[in-house]
Amino acid sequence: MTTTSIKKLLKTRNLKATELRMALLEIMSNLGKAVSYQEIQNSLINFDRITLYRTLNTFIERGIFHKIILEDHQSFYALCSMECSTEGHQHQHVHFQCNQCKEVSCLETKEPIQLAISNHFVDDIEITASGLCQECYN
Amino acid sequence: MTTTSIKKLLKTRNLKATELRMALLEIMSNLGKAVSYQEIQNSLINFDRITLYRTLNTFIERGIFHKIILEDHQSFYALCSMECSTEGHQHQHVHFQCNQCKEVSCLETKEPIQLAISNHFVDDIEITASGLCQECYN
DNA sequence: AATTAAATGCATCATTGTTGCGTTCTATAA
DNA sequence: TTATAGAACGCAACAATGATGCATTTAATT
Repeated sequence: MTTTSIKKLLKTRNLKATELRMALLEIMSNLGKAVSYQEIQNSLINFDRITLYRTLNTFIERGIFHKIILEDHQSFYALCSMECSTEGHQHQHVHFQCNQCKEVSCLETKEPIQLAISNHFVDDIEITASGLCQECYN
Repeated sequence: MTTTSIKKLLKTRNLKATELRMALLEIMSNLGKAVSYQEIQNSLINFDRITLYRTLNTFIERGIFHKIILEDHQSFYALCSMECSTEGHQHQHVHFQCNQCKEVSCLETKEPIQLAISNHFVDDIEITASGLCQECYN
């Protein structure tokens, strides 16, 4: 993502283009994968913890990032797809963590994920899978 | 669960029948649902925070409890089914949280949950659904 | 009743989440 | 270009949870 397109994105979500927001979006689009909170912290220089915390929440609210919570309470963040907006998130994917390299990725599913549970109205489904990713499997 | 059967369970897992363990198992079997960490804390009297923390981890290790982590980083704990042991967990269910009453339940699935992702070796799948439970739906 | 390994309870520390509030800065309009 | 308003930041402060070390206590066995 170019600086210009990052600024545009922020504008569409009614957010000011501040230093941290720019840096954060640059990091995330460069890495192109789900990134742990730790990794985000380590990639940033000279930042305020609370501001980062609020920025992440703001990005989630506005449909720019989504958050992935894994078993061990680690938070991962990933860029949303184009369909997400201020109105809400529109994800249709599975979160996968490799047990070996620990990388987390968002895997799109071809068909909508459906789950019928008798006597329950299912609104949202989160699927987290673990195993071995392509690199570690070979 | 009777006191005797609780003691038996602990014995099969090579655990001593201490006060907190007995109290914790009694609470969980009485409630018969997934219970939040907060609720567990509130149900106990005169306990040590660290001991509870270690007891929960021990129970998870030995296949007595399993842990459910939800979006907002809240931890829920639930009794395992008979199939779980010191050797490992054998769950075949979906975790469901009602958006209204906030209760969390384990819903068994009739068929094994399967998920094929190309080029990935899938070892474990966690499914968390949210919506409305039977009571709140009607 | 004695013994021993397990479990507890306390101190201590790190991380993360959360809110309030005064200050600073971005985006807009004059 | 500058003034302005509201958004965002940065700091203080606090709570909750996770985690480890170690001396003491306790459960289960001999």
